[in-house]
Amino acid sequence: MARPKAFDTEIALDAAMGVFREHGYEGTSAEMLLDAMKIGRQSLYDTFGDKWRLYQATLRRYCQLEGHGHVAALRGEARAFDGVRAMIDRVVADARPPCLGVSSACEFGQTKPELDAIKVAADHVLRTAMIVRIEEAQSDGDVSSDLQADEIVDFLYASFAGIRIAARSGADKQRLEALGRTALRALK
Amino acid sequence: MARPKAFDTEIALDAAMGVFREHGYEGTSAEMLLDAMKIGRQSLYDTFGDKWRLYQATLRRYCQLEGHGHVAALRGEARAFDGVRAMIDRVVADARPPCLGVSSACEFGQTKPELDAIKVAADHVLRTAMIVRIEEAQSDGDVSSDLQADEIVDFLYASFAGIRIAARSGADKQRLEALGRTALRALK
DNA sequence: GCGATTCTGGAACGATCAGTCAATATCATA
DNA sequence: TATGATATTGACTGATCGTTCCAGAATCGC
Repeated sequence: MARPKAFDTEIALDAAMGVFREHGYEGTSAEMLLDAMKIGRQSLYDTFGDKWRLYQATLRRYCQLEGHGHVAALRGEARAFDGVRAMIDRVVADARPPCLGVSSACEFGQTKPELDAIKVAADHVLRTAMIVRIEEAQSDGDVSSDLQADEIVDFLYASFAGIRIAARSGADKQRLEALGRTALRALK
Repeated sequence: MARPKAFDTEIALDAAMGVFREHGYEGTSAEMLLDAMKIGRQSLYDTFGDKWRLYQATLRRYCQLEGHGHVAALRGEARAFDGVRAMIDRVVADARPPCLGVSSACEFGQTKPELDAIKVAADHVLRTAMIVRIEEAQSDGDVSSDLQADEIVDFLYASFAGIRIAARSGADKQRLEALGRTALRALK
């Protein structure tokens, strides 16, 4: 029995995410957020708490969306190795918009336990999904058994970060694709 | 015929670099810089112009130091492939302190031509040195000739960024070493 | 000694920061 | 339609931002 919100919380959150991805936490002002989210100041503070909690919420959502995308790509192919390749291709194809995970790691390192907790949770889900398919690819003979699946996950994470930073530094599609190919090569 | 500077410009610059590496540009305040550099406010503005030009100066210096370090490692081994390995090992061993190159790419992307110019210049020097040794390693048979040297350079850059972000995210020495090993593996 | 320059420290600048408050508007329900 | 609860709006807060200005002490070459 009250006035309903005139805006969609998730849409506003996505808009905020866009700003944080582009400018980082410190580089983003409340006004930039309001402009992008198209809501009033009070609505922001009522709905999301404050800038820091909003940032956490965007990171949480980003990790969810990104995690789902990765898992979908990973499982979308019959052959496990093709799933891994699809995941890499997805990163390559979508490398232009800055990654909030990389950005937050860069900006805060491990100084914020709240952020670490979000990432640990996201990592857990994705990592287990990746390990399953990597071990499958190993028994298919597509990925070397010299490597531990866990190490490969770390390597792929690092490769994703590298690809995204390359994109952020101006690497064109062709170069990004080469990076993806070379990373995949390490698994053979 | 005047009072000489009471502080060493390079030492002050290194101190500023440390702060920028840890907190980024936006996350660093003038007071943090003064504390770290141990100079007065006026000295900072007289000597370095303003915060932005100081940041550029630190990035320039960082690229120089880092470039020299890489080239030295690269050339410090008789066998070219060992030089490449030494360069990777160097990054792995020194991955804990945040990288200003990665950080600035993350924070600003390509929005600041001044920063791009600094990086382009640094890239030119290092890239040519790397290509020489990579091609040498290829003719030694240590690096696959399926890959173009230029692509390998890009891949190594991306691997360095990935390793540094992994370190920033809390990866321990063992994991970082595994990343280095796996990256090197892609070149075989 | 002198003149030139730099260092130190603090005060102050306007601008912008994140966040708050009070008034107004708009809905759901009774 | 009246009531109560929530949303919106815009002005406002104190703090901090980067930067400048100023005054006085210090230190050099001459």
